[in-house]
Amino acid sequence: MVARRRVTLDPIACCAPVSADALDSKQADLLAGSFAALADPIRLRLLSFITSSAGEVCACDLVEPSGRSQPTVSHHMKILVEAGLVTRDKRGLWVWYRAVPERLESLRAVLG
Amino acid sequence: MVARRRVTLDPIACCAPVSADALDSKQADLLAGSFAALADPIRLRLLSFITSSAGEVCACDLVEPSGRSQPTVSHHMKILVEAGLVTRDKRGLWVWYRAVPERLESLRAVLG
DNA sequence: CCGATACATTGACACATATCAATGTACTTA
DNA sequence: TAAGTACATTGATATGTGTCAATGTATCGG
Repeated sequence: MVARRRVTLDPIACCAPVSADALDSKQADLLAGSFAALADPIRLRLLSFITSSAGEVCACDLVEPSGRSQPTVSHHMKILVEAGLVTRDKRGLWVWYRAVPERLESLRAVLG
Repeated sequence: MVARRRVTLDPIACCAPVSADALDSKQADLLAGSFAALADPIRLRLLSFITSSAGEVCACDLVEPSGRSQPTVSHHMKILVEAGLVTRDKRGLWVWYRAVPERLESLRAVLG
């Protein structure tokens, strides 16, 4: 028997725009977590490296331009992945990241 | 002689979308600061109280629904004001807040 | 297997932030 | 001008976060 996915709250697509009805606590927690992923300059730059390349980016190409150590970059990428803003794909020794435009679009929608 | 405003970097309208060219460090710092203002659930709720009311909201009407103390709400509102997301207007004993839709729109633009 | 490579995790530290009680400040009114 | 009200600031504390050196883990080539 195949394990059945639990219904989980989408951390981004949970909420109407803030300009509509006031958020409840649970929605606010989820959204704050998503915005927190964008609240660090290194993560914003890592994300922009990926989104501006219109394809995949290798983790090995993120360390040097970010100016941070390899473990630090790995830490930040994990946060971006867990926020659903990028996907991670390990092939052989390398890890490839892709942006998730729908997530960015969802966050935009919340702001409008 | 009237004091002349220094030209300051707009913390939000500084940047092209992250999907275009990669951000430089300075742009990333400014943007991260703006998103950090949205990275707290209490602030998101305070902001949504204001944006969903389509007009002014008195500070006195923010404390109870937020579930936080008056100094804590004052602290968070200061952060929202400094991020440019709301304006503050003191009239008599009361302080009135308004949303700044153009700022939210600017942040949206960065995400797309 | 063995060494090398790419990335993740751990542990430790410095620093930032959320919170509230106590207190300060500005304004109104009697 | 004295007392009351609305909000801000201070000071203290607990928790969260960014950072890197050291180490762990998975994969590939020989």
